[in-house]
Amino acid sequence: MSTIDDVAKLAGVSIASVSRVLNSKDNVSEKTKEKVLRAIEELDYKPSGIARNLANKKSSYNIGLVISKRIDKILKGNDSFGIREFYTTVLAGIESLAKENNIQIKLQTFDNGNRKLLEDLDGLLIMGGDRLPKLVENSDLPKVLVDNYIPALKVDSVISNGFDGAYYTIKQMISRGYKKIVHIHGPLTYWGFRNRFEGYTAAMTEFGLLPQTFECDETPEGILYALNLSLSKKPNVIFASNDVIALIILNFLKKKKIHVPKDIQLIGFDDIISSSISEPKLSTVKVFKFEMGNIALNRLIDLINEKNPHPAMISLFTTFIERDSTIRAKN
Amino acid sequence: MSTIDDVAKLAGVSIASVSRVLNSKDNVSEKTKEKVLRAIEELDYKPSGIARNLANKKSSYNIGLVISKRIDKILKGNDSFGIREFYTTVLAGIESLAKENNIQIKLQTFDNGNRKLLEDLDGLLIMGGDRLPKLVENSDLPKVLVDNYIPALKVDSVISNGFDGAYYTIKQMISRGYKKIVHIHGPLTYWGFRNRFEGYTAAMTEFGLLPQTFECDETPEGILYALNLSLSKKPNVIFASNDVIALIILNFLKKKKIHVPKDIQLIGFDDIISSSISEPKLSTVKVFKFEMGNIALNRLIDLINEKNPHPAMISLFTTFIERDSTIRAKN
DNA sequence: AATTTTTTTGTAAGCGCTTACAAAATGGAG
DNA sequence: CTCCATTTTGTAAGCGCTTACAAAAAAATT
Repeated sequence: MSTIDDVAKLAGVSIASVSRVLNSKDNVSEKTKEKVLRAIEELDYKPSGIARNLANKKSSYNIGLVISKRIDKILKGNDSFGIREFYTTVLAGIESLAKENNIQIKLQTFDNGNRKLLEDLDGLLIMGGDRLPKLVENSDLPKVLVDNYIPALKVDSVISNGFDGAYYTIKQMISRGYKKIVHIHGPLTYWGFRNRFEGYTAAMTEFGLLPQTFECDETPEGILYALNLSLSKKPNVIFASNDVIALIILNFLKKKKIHVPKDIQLIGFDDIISSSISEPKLSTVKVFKFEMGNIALNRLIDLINEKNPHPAMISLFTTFIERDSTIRAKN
Repeated sequence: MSTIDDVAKLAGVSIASVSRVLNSKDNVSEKTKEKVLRAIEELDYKPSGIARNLANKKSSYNIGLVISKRIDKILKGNDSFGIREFYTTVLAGIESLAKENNIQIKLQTFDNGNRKLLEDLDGLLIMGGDRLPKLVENSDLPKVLVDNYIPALKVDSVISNGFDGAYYTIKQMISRGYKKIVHIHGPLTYWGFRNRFEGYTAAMTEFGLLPQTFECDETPEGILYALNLSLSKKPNVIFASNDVIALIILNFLKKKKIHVPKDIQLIGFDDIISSSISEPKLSTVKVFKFEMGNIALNRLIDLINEKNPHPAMISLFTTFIERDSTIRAKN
């Protein structure tokens, strides 16, 4: 890799001049400008973003965190404990890295039609929402979707590997001899749910078992409705799309005097804190939320610096955390 | 924002000492270590990642490229033109980044049971093969699988998004009105094939069409056998696992006087060079091989530096490249 | 207590870039 | 051709960190 010094030497000028043409300052003569450009060309020189940033200390990145109205409300409000916790942890991951790199983060909600807001940003981190507001979608700023993936758009995203997480967990349960496993899931328009759904389905199908899935919105009523339907299948195991849903199910099950895990085992997804303090404690598939935020910002910085700019989806491994809502295999 | 100097001043030591405890070197006395930690705590100091990167730039790594016997033979030999090209392009991506960062790459083949070979390496890049040799699997060096994914192992990997690539391509063909689309694929034990297979299946199923899939090994005979079977379905479109298979199919089709694309359309995957010089030129889904190598090495460097160490799968977007083996939609 | 060995510490030189500031070159005006 | 204003250039000092290397302190040996 050639540096600014190499360019300067080859062009026969000082590094200051090279820097000037690099930053298109006006106080450079045509002659040196050309010499420098030729040298840059010849060496195929790319300035180091890292060094540039260090030197530019005063103004580092300015990145926008785009949040859907719904999540914004949740973050500010006091209910939806679980979802709120999920997102705050992701945010913590983002902020921790942001601090290290002296990055400013500006919050804005989805419905904000004001294009001025995008003006002096270097990149966008996008959380929540099934789709992007046109304004954001059309902006040519580097963007990264966090905990979301929209296949039709070729936008970078960071998600958790819901497929494998669900697949291996279900497989585990099947290998323990439980075959009547049902799945209660949120709307499949949201990639996260769909992904887990598919993992569940794949595992069941692989063992010749019929997938039994029940969709619900994320309200208690909706969940109760789906739960009642699913109960008619006399399941051994209920696998829920996420911990929030699982925890609500747990409550209903208690009310119905159905014992967890003796009568029915229950598995969530996400590993929010509440799932480790419920009674019984919820077995779940852990999503690495902090790491997710962290890696999302990291990827965005790469994109801003045009490092590995080819769009990619980054999918983080999950881990099954067995607590007390399932019956541990003896051995 | 506090810097290392602030910490040093507050702790009453030199910045070198601060740096040492930051990087947990062993040659720091307990006393200064504590002073420094206290100062860090008090200032809520986070080291600047940018500065760190800059300073760390000079370090050079020693990374091993682990290759299966099969690929090794292909790379050295003169046949298997397509596969060879695929891997050499990936290699080019790896090498290009390696050069930039002053990284040594040592080649070794899979069957090599000599653990000495792993000795002074900092990390492993692994290409080809359905599974890892035990020696490699058990090594606790950071590893990245290139163009491969082994779900059961939580090992980082970089792959192309075969699912979406296949899915959107097939969807496109369906939307043009072709419904008899068959898939001729290589062994599904290899994740790359399986992934594309699933994308194909998902698209077909979504439109209520019956997936028609035919497995083959990658030999001309095996391919011919699968092709003949598939032909009995009178397909409009044949979608092959990769360009190599597609190109062989193209040849057989020519021999059979079946005209491509008039009688049957043909789609490959990978976009190897040969597919752009065949007659007719092959429509295909482009895999970004160079970028794949590039990003794989990049990820490995991150892992070595314990940056974003949580294991992840990175999946690169693909692009449908329409040439002459399909009939372009008019408009 | 003097000497050697080992451990701990600090100094200073980068990493690749930007940018004051001063020096040199250029160009008009007299 | 001189003198001064203007433009262009180069020098050098950082940005915040790591790390050889040397110096100082502590521990072990005589």
